[in-house]
Amino acid sequence: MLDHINQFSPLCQTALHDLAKVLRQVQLAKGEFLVTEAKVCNHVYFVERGCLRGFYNLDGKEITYWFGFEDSFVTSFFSFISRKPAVENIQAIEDCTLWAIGYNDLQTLYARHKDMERLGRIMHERYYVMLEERFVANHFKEARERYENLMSTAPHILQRVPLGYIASYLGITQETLSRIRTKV
Amino acid sequence: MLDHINQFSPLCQTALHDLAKVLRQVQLAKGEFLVTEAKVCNHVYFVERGCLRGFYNLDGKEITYWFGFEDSFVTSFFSFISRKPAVENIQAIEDCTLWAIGYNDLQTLYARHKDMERLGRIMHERYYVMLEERFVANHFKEARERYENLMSTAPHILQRVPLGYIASYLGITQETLSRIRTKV
DNA sequence: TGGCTACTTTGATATATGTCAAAAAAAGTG
DNA sequence: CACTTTTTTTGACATATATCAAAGTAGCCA
Repeated sequence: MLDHINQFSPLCQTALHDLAKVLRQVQLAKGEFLVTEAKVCNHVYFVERGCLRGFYNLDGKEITYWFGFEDSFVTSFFSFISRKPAVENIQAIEDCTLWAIGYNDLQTLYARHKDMERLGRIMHERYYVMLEERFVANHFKEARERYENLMSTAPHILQRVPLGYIASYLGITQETLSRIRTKV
Repeated sequence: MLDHINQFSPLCQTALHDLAKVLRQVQLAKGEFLVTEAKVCNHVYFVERGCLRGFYNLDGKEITYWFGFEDSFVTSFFSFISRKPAVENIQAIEDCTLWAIGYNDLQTLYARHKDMERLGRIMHERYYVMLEERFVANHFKEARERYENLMSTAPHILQRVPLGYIASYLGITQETLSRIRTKV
């Protein structure tokens, strides 16, 4: 697991050692919540196994905005950084194994190791490159185009995630997505 | 100008000094481009005066995704970080005065000063907190709700930016926005 | 194997928003 | 002030998608 973080952005031995000391393993069953709206999110998680989704509750609807798989970082970046209550939820789609780093521990690591500051910056950079790509993809006018774009860029999502979540990710209803699929 | 960056995230004297040496002033007339799609963006800019917009060309339409005003950082974060060609354009809505930092200079500053690494991280964090807020706001189902949300959270945009740009920012046509405004 | 639950598809109808076209209003410019 | 250019509003019509409702289909567990 530290191997993966190390590949993400190289850390010196002492930084790795300090990081290892504060990591805590978290097991999450399918359906359970990692982040809950209206609560401040105090951890960043690294996904070792499993699959999760982030969603907002808006107008009484669940809007899925993100799917996370193995070897990626997960948190309410918004809440974790701003220290304000999260506006979104993050839920396990499958049983998950995660590694958690607490907010204070991370700040201490940032202060102590330049390598960690760099890791933090790169983690953030990756995250919003993803946001950016998602934002662009969501602006195809027709739902069919957005679906086809998802099929070509992230087909693994379609195989592991129920249709209803994908529909809300694409900004359409499950019924519309179902109709699109029969036509494609 | 360095004052503003310093308020953003404090820098030690030597970091400020090194930063000052690599900053270059840029003047931009209304309508001119700061970032052009298909070209790699090699600078981060700080807005001293003026107002800009970022937009994508999608399906032959311009999709405005961002407005920037005084005292904020501007760049194609996507292109600047990934070193790939930008997929978006950034254009001056008014005459602008900016300060530019080159990619290599910034990497050198990151390597030399922990303060700068921190500034970079915070700049990125702010940027995607903004992306996140925008993403949430854009998911109100009705265009009227999105417009009212913009009115209450960023009324200054409505006063400085032409209606057509705001419409594309809200994901609707100019005609629809015009009709919404007469009803509100 | 049966039966329960979760997930997906199909059908009929309503509507918010887009599209195309033109007029009106506002803002620059000599 | 006249004149051009830019920006905003108004009108008529088309359509992609939502909504509500029901029927299939697949997965899972005793």
